[in-house]
Amino acid sequence: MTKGEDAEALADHLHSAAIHLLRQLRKEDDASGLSAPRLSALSVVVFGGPLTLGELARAEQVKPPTMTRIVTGLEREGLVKRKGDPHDRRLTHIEATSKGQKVLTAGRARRVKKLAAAVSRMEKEELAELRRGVQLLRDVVTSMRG
Amino acid sequence: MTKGEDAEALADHLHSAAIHLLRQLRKEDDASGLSAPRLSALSVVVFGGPLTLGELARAEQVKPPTMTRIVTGLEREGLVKRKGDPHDRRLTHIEATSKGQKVLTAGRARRVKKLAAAVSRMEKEELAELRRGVQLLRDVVTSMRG
DNA sequence: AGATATCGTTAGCTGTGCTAACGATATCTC
DNA sequence: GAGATATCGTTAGCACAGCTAACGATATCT
Repeated sequence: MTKGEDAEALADHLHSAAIHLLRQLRKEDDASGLSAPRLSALSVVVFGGPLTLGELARAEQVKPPTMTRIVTGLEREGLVKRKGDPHDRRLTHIEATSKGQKVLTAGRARRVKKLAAAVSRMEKEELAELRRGVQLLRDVVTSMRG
Repeated sequence: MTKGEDAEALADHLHSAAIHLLRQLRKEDDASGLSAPRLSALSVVVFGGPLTLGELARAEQVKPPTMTRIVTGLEREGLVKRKGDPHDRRLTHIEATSKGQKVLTAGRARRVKKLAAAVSRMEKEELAELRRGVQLLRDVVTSMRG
């Protein structure tokens, strides 16, 4: 196998694995009534503290109009709150409600449970390798953004 | 960090990485005018030979009505053809056109190019680790489906 | 003060995913 | 064989995500 074919196969496998992984995880996430983009945005808000809508859009690699609707959906569910900025009234700060934190935690628990079931069959060393691979994957994705 | 928190973090990172990876790759795939689901379905048809709409829907983990529209889109672009079955006229067989094969190949090349750029900055050993991680990821996803 | 830039929203488009319901065809049962 | 039942793909109708273009409100620069 040449180096080129190797990279091609890696790209293909990565693409396919990502698609199918998300489809599987979405089934669990559905139990919380939240779509993947909403869950992802909520996660950023919960762990990344309050931030403006534009910052959130950039963090999620999405255009502002898309984020407006995601936030509107989250707000309607009572998971997030919009707050005006006293110093710059064009800005809208988004922060998580306590319900939002609870829902996110519950969703994580569900996902972890499913993933844990799949992972429990792995050898300890394989698990470490997977963890390492995920870390590298994150680096790759980050470098693609730059 | 406890073992539980560790698994939780891994699940979260995987989830997030998969979402962001797909968003990045979709930008390249857009150049071919094909969305991720269409590209994925086309890939199955090209490499998996002719198959019925229902089989394709199952392979892509999607309900038949969804696949009907994906195939309709692909057919309108001339990438795929519907063929009736002489023995069972309820069935519709889907097969790739030569244009479909070309477009898929071109899309792969684009994706690989982008991924290769991100990966070329990695050490040779890191690349091997990533490859190993992707293999494990595929195993995990497969075991989740079962 | 007036021009310019920035932020978030609205409007309108395409596409993906679902369920429910339907027509056409096969198959099973009597 | 005829009628009930099952299967396959499609259509209709809903919710959501993604985009661009255009706008109003507010800040900032000249």
